Amino acid sequence: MKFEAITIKDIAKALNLSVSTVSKALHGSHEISKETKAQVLAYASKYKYKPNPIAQSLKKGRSKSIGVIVCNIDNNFFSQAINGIESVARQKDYNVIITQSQESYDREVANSEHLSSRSVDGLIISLSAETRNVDHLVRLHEKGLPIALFDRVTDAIATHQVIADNYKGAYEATRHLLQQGFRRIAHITSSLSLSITVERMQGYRQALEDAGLQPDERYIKLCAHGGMIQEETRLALMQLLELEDRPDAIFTASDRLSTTTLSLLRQMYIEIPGQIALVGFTNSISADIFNPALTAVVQPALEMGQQITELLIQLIESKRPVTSFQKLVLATELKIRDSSTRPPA
Amino acid sequence: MKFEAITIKDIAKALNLSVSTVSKALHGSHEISKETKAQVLAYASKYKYKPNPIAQSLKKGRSKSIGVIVCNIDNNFFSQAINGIESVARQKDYNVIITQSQESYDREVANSEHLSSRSVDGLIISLSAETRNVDHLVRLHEKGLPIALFDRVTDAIATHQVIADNYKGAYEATRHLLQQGFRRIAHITSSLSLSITVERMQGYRQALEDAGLQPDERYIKLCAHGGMIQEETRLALMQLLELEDRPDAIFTASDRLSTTTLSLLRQMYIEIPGQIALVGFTNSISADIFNPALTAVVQPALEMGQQITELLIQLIESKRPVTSFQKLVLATELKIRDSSTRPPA
DNA sequence: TTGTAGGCGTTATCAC
DNA sequence: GTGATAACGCCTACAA
Repeated sequence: MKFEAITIKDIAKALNLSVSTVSKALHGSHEISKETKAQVLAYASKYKYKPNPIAQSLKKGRSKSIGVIVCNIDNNFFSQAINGIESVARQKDYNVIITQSQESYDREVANSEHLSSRSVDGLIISLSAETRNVDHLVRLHEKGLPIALFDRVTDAIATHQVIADNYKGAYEATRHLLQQGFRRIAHITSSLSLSITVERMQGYRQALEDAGLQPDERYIKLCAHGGMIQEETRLALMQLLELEDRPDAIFTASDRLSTTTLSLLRQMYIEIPGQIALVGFTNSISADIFNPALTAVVQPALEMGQQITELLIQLIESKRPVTSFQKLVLATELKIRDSSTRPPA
Repeated sequence: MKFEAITIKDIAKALNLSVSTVSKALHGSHEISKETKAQVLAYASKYKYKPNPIAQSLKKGRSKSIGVIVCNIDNNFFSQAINGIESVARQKDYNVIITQSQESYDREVANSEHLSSRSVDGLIISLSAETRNVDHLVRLHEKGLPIALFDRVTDAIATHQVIADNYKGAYEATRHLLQQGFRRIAHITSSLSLSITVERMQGYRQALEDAGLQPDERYIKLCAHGGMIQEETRLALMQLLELEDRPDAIFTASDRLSTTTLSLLRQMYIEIPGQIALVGFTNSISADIFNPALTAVVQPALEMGQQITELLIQLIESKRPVTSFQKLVLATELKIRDSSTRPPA
């Protein structure tokens, strides 16, 4: 099976012109006569001529496409962000190639190299939970591939970044729990190698300290796989529940961790928020119909996707080397629902 | 900014060989001496030579990539299906380019043409809710572009299909409601132009008839946008609730419709299943933590994605024209939870 | 105003 | 065994 399309050469032959004349005519060059142009354009549209993007890429060294690496599509935060990326890319006539690292360092490396060799014009990436070392990206970046970071970022690459205000989002979530009267607030989060983990934990700690509480390390649990492995989350949760001073609230730091924790607590018949309150970072569109409705720190995922794409395309299309970079920090929104609301005593 | 990679030509120059020798050496041709081969391979790996896929595409007329069109990524069914597509594609060394139609016919047409002109080797598509006419696909298909259909399919294109057993899934869901004692079972579904809508409605009707009930047309509501527009779903639901014989159960036919309906019922403080029971097609990974836990018809999304990709790649790589096509129908699973369980009288 | 020629990186054919 | 050449489809100096 072979897919055949009409080429410039075909047009040239049919019209008894040279390929360059046709090419110029198609580009509306001023050096081509009106008649010839009209003739070529008519023929082209009649036979639905479309320039072969592969050939164009080879010629121009640009593919009009951008690569995206996220840990997992099956997650409302990232699917929403991708919607944002797609919308801007489409509007600027770029293709989007989406790949998933599944939180694996190896797959992140493989994907980045694969994409760069596929001649994407730029890369948008949110780092995997396993990634400790970004040499693979630095290497590509130094070779001239524009890279833009969002969500899980690193300062090891001098480039644009778009993140949510993780610190503040976590601070507000924790403060909210404190205001509701909870005191033993646990924190379940991802790998400390992730920027979001660090920032969210800082917000959590600071809120406690500002309330005159000393963060208790026993209440902080790291799940290296960010909730992708349920057993890991279960273990963390069990350890919390077995503590002498069992937490009266949990603040979960990511989408998967939030839903998994909620699910596990339900399976154990633990009342929320009666026995344990819950607040989590999540962009689930269904948080309001969870049982209980989940208090959520919501990130402006769509906007984050849009912004980072604008910035990347700016990098790609910049004539001269860009030396000053932006770090956009977008506000999160705390949606207070039942899971964190202290029931009347 | 320009991204430069090492080419065959560079290797040839450095080693004082011709490009053809280098090319053959890299491909392990038997006509090249062991020494030369070793030399070339060493140099290539030292400088991390990677063949330029763009050039290969141009040369071979294949891009080793497949295009995907789904209505929306931000939906567990499709994100899971895409995971399946990706896993098989990766394993067979194909790239996946994902696009979204957002249930719009125009965008579906634009995407399909864009992808085909981007020289994807094949197309996997689940039709948009607006699509009534598939000439755009027929055209591409006739020109020789391999196309495979999943989920929302059409028989207007002679090719492989992978779908869930929508009829049976719907039948079982409805029968389950009947067994629980519900009698006035409403059905909220998508556009009748979609194969899934028709099949699921048939299952629904048949289950009613098999129980000796006459399907009541007032109980059947179509949402042309498949739940993407909340207002549309709200309207449908309101009309049901205002009926004289208000339904005592609702069977929703898609992911979005299910979550939206649940959310709306909750907003109206209607008890589920007390006042109205609910069963829906959904692949939400959170259905068990909904309030109430949602009885769900779950599709084998991952497997569907894998199967359709296998079939597409088979088409792509087939030497001779394929004339016999498969229609794979995979079983759904009914997960019974609280939302449909008759409370003790 | 139009045409020729060369090249983007790779591969395949054919000659040496 | 190795190399020269043409070709994939497009673009663009440079000639004519």
